[in-house]
Amino acid sequence: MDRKIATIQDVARTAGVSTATVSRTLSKPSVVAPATREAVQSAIAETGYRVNATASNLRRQRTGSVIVLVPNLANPFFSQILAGLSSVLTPAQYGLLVADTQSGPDPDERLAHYLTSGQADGLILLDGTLSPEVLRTPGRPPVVMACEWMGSDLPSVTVENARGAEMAVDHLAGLGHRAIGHVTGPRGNVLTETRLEGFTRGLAARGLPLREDWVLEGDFTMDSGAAAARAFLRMADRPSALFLSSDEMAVGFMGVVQAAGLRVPQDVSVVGFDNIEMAQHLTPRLTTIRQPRTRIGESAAELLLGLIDTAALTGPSDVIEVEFIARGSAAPPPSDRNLG
Amino acid sequence: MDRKIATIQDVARTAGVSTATVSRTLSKPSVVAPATREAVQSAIAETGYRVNATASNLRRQRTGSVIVLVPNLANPFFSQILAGLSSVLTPAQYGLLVADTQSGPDPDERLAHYLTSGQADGLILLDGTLSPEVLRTPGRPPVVMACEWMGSDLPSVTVENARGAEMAVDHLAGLGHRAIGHVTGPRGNVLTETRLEGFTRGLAARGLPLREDWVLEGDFTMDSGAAAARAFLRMADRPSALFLSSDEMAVGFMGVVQAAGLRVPQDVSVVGFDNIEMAQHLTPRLTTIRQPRTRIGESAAELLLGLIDTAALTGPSDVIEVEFIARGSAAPPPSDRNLG
DNA sequence: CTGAAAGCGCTAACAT
DNA sequence: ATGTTAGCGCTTTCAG
Repeated sequence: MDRKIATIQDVARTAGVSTATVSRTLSKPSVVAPATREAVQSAIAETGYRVNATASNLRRQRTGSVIVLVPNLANPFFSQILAGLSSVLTPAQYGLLVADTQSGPDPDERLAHYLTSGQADGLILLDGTLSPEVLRTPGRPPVVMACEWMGSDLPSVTVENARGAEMAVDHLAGLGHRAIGHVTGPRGNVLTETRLEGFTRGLAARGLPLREDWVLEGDFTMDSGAAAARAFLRMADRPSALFLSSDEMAVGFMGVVQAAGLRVPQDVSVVGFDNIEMAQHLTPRLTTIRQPRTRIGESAAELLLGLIDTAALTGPSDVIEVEFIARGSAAPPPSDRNLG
Repeated sequence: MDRKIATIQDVARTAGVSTATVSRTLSKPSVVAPATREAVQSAIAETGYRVNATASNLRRQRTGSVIVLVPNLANPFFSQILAGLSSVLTPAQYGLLVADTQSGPDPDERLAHYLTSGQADGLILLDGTLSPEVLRTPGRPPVVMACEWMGSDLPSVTVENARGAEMAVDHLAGLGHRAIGHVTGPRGNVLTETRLEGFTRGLAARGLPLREDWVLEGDFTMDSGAAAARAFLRMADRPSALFLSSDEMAVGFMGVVQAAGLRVPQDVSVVGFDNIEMAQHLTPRLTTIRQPRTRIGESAAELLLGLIDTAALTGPSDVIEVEFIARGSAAPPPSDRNLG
């Protein structure tokens, strides 16, 4: 019973047909006669045959899988994107190979490796720090960026980062804040820069000043948000509200600020970016910008499948909308309440 | 320049040797003469040759990849495990295919599919709810469980869940608590049951009563922790401390309880399980049990590679130690302070 | 130390 | 509607 795994030959033999017929029964059942089709199917059932994907792929000159290059797999930020990718690739019969770019020494080299390794029919890059030149590989598979990447004309899925930042400023300004600070991601990062740009534009639109000393650099982590809070607490002249470029930083920020005896939002208003699950469980609940990460993954996978199907290296891009979510961490500034 | 991708034939031709020699140069360089070796190497460089993994795999009767079955990819719980897996599989030249079990209709069928699909040299299961019978597939690849699974003798990587729960109780009892409640995960889940068992044992060891009405059912999510908090608030006779089976639930719990005006730990002590990154950024910082998830992934990958290398279906298992982390969310009960 | 040759299991022309 | 056949690109005996 548990002999070796059956091959297409075994099925052909037991069904009394040729291997071609077995293959056809599997791929285009309509072109084989009903009688033979049934014979083949029962032979398949009898032998427990499963097609050998490797052989099939070799013959068809494809791999049946897609590689997603993640900068840092340990970062939960990416899990929802992976879920989105998986939800469209699996039904389309593609495997999802994940690779961590930054675990090795040279991320660019890793990218080059996967680009030329022929291990996948397409790549999805979540890492915006890779150098564009690597993509000049001849005969490379199609690539979709699932994040912003300056100076690249690859098909991509991006989020309205600048607009989200503007919405945050707008909300705070609408509440009466005129002294608004910002905690950025790491400088040079595309998300950082686009959100900073939106922040700046939002201030300008409301005629508010951009105070350089109120713009603190973080790196999207809770730790850096906590550090920003300590810097904030040391300021002689503090902003009444802060927009932080990630919810994680907002969590770290609020933790330190509350530990120091300040109240959010009574003493300082806080707006984050992302709408991580935790945002609605904090005290106070975090006002933030939602970016639908599952959607990012789905869209990236759809774009890539489009490229693969049409054997193209370029194609449409997609921009994912963000949504402002007002919760309890932003309120009118203290001065307004005093006046009231 | 950007002709088609070079094959081993092209390299053989430009180097003036046979394909066998090219293959040997790549796999066992020591057995080819230095002169030929160099000729082959420069031919490889010249042609930009990359071995076709599919063809190689077909010939060698392997796939070069490992499938990890994740119950829910969107759950960030798994991202660190994936990082651990990747960090050992990648250097070992194995691809990491991820598949979401619960996205489709029938998880068991998905497992059966991957077990027989021949798409991987081994499987890693993170889903403890799959039925053991599926594993009776003849000719299946080796499987490692990276979570507890009742009634299975597969090689596995498990965490000292019961012991972690005992440590939590012990800490609370040591602080003077005699009224300790528990919020479980979903009943039937192995993590839930083992932690509940540890909780019960811990109480017994300290001679404390197990009050059924102080044991609330959750499902590991923040939402369920919040729900547990509402139930807690409605209690006429409340425990002075709670051990929650996940940090997420502790976050949800503390949010609601604090919003209701109770102070943690002054009015109620809280201990979680996991040590998620956020634990140290909460106010107060969360006392919890650390389970090293990256280590779980690394260990699972190592065990699986061992099985693959020895062509075995059974092998050693690994138990990962947990660590108690005392922070600010647990303190002596109010009664003790009154007495003090 | 190197080459010739036989497939791995499958698919897709091309015949019939 | 079905069978025959020629590989996909590679590794690995087996000879030399």
